[in-house]
Amino acid sequence: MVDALGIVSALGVAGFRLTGPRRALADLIATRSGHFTAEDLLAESRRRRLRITRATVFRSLDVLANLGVVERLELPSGVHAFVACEPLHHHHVVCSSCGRSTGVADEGLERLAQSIGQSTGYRVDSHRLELFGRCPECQERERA
Amino acid sequence: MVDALGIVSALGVAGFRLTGPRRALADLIATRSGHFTAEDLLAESRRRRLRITRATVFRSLDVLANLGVVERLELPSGVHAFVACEPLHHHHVVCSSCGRSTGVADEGLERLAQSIGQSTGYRVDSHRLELFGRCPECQERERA
DNA sequence: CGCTTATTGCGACTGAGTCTCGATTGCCCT
DNA sequence: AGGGCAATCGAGACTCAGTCGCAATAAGCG
Repeated sequence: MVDALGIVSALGVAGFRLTGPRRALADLIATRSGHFTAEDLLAESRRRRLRITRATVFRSLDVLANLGVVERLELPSGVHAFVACEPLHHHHVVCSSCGRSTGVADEGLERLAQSIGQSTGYRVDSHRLELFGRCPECQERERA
Repeated sequence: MVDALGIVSALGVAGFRLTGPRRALADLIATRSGHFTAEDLLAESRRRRLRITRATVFRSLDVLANLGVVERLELPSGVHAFVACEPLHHHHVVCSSCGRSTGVADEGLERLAQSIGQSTGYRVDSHRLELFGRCPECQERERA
């Protein structure tokens, strides 16, 4: 869970203006427990009678993704989604049942990427890892 | 590099009909050295005056992706692309300069995924890893 | 050689994401 | 406190990848 203030201040520190729409979106993002799509935010903002347009949602998510405050990911279905995250983690485990997601400390992936670089001759400079499965709660619920 | 015959026979083995369009697409895919988009195939097929429609390209890529003959991937730019691959490898290193890609033998990623499962409590049942960098040739060329 | 049914072409459609441009509004400076 | 400028926003048209439904075609089987 990430709080709205953290998101807003990340924007501030990076030199972006703290506008109404951005604060509102930070709020919406902070209350999401799992991953969410741009449409989700848009729908929720309409529900709350906030006046935020599609373009603004996309533009803001773009900025936040660049800051590393949210991470862009593609679900197995092909749908694009986002998760709020601490800037340190760079990967996530996503629950394919409830959508909740958890940050993953980099347990040796960096090293793995390097060793793959070695064996293929590529100079690997970025990678993307997405894991999908069932979160503990959903496993429990399914047993019942 | 994968040959057209391999692709066609994979279709045959799986019980799909060996139609004209599918053979033609297998050909187009086999001549690609790097990754390619659906539009790439479509454009090339028009260039060669093959009569293949957009829908057919997408439908075929779908089938081939399910068979594991091609892998669907998302480039850092957000563009969807495909690479032909041996059914054994499940990941690729993609050259961000020339687009060529190389299959990666699973060097401990399976184990890594498991250990991440352990530490987060998730039952991880699928994952996706994409690596981006410069291939040996492009590194060479850039030095010059 | 015909039958059956998977597959194709066609063309309309959908929906995510982008773009342009005039109107706002943070924010800095004094 | 208030003025000015650039960043940002809203509105709405637009693009373009990918999908869909249906009638026509053609694999593959007997």
